[in-house]
Amino acid sequence: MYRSHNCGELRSSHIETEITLAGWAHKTRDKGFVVWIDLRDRYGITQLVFDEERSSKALLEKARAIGREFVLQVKGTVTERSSKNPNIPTGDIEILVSELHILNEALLPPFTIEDQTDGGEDLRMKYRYLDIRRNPVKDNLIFRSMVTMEVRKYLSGQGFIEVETPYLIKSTPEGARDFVVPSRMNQGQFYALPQSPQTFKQLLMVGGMDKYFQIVKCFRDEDLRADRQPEFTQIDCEMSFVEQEDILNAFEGLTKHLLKELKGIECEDFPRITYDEALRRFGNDKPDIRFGMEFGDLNEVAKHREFGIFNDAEIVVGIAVPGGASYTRKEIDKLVDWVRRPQVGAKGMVYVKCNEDGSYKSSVDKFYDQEDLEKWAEITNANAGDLICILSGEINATRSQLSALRMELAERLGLRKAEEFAPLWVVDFPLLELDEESGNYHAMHHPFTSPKPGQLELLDTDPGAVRANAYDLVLNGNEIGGGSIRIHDKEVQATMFRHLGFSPEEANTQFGFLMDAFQYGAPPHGGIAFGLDRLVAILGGQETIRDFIAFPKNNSGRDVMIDAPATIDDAQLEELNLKLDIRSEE
RNA sequence: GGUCUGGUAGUUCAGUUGGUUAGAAUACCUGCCUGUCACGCAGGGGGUCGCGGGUUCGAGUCCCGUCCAGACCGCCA
Repeated sequence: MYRSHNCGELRSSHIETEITLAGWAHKTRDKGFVVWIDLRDRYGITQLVFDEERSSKALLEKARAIGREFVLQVKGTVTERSSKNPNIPTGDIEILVSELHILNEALLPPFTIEDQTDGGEDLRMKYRYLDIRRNPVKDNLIFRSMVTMEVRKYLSGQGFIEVETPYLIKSTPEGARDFVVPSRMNQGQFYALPQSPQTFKQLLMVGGMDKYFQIVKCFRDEDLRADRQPEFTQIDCEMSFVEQEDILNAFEGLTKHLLKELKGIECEDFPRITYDEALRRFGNDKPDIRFGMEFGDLNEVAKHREFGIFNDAEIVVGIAVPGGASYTRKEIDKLVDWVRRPQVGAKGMVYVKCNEDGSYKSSVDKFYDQEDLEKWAEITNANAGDLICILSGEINATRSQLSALRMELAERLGLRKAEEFAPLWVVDFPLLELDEESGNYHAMHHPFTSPKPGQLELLDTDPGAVRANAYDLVLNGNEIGGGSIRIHDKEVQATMFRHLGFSPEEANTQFGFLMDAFQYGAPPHGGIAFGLDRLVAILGGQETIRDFIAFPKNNSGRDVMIDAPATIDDAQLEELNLKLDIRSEE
């Protein structure tokens, strides 16, 4: 038996008990006459004590030689500390050690194993197994486990069955790039790793499973972000004989359950707004509604003067920044520079200071009088002391620029509070989206999404206007879930593929199995998928998912710990009958 | 594919206008210390300034290229 207790559980009630502990030497404090070692494991820290009076000379010397992160086993007696530490749960006691065994020595770690480590991102990833010993990462992984446990508990309680679907499937051109895996037994052919188990869960509905879920890895070969990894985990769900309303209710239930069990927060029913409304009010289809600063449409009240920039714009829209009237000219210039950065892309910004005395001072005083500016303040809900920031131009670009500014300012003003949660549903997404480059429409959600009833005909006349039975669950400005009511009719599905530019042959080659299945009695069905990594990170009060994943990839999609991806040897290539043709750039 | 920021001791960083032997903190090592818990005190070791080239009497510092890392845009049905 390696241990009788863990390093986080001993209290003063254990005093005089003989115990055995095992763990890592977190830190040694050598005071000469006495040596303390903090022994650490997943559960906490317990102080070991060796001193001249009570310990043998040999034992004291052995304790002195213990280095950071040595793995130790100790036998000893729980004793009361003469000076207690109220900061840790085990702070009333210490272990007077009688036997000290070094189970394994350790090299000096390249960064300190502390909550506030001195290690940079790169090093932490290279030695991720050491990073995981630190509380912040360890606690995140434990939190993630609690989330998945609650998900399983709740969905199982609602009658959902967890079914595994294959990872080696077929590549399809729609959507993200696939990761591909060459087949040895079928030379020249490739599997693809699933971007999501979409078609399989639909086939499970055809198979009569009725309510399915799976906590499942998905793979997309696209560039990474703080909230995006090439392999990520979805809570994937599908239900039969349901309408959109049923899905929203079912998964609002799940989300409320998670907020209650994990954060102790009881939520009101989630607001539901349409995609169009989200864009109008927030310039964004995943609005953060923890704070105001809603868009004010100034088209009606800003185009009657000689200010050409506004007059020529498709849209003139502003937001009120609380307390912004006190910004100096320099600070405002910096804001203007910020929106003009290529990443945001605005041409410029008009501003109005709402002075405490009720007057207005703007960057366009030459063109507009106080009465005009007062109207703008009214529309943007600006109060005395606020700053109105106004952008104008092409409608989509301008909205997205102002949305970026809104999020940035809210962040700077501390309005995006980590422990506040504001979920909402965004519904009535467009079915199709115009690809500006190719001029073709592609599915905004995916090609299996059903159009709103009666809108199928619109596909021929005005494809961009067709709305879908599609919905997103948004939490604090992040899309954490998205889904739709699916097409379950072969003809409708074939029509969709046709509108997405598939020839009947292509549609058949790629998705024939699905359309075949629809002919054998496919029930009406729909579902949703949550991004587990994002959900866990947001519930944990963070927006970067990396520290909620045990072994994440870096910005370039590399695992710097195992150094993957890597080349494979010639014998492997030969077995696969593959030849590399890495062209040098000319 | 693009924009921005960074790369100097084990680690996190500073390094002025291009100018003496490149510093601090922390970690590490040695010694001291009668209750530490961010222990304290004294001393010590530790550098391919990412890499390559250029400008210059002289480059950590300026220029060009390149690699790596991070954030973002494109991309992510």
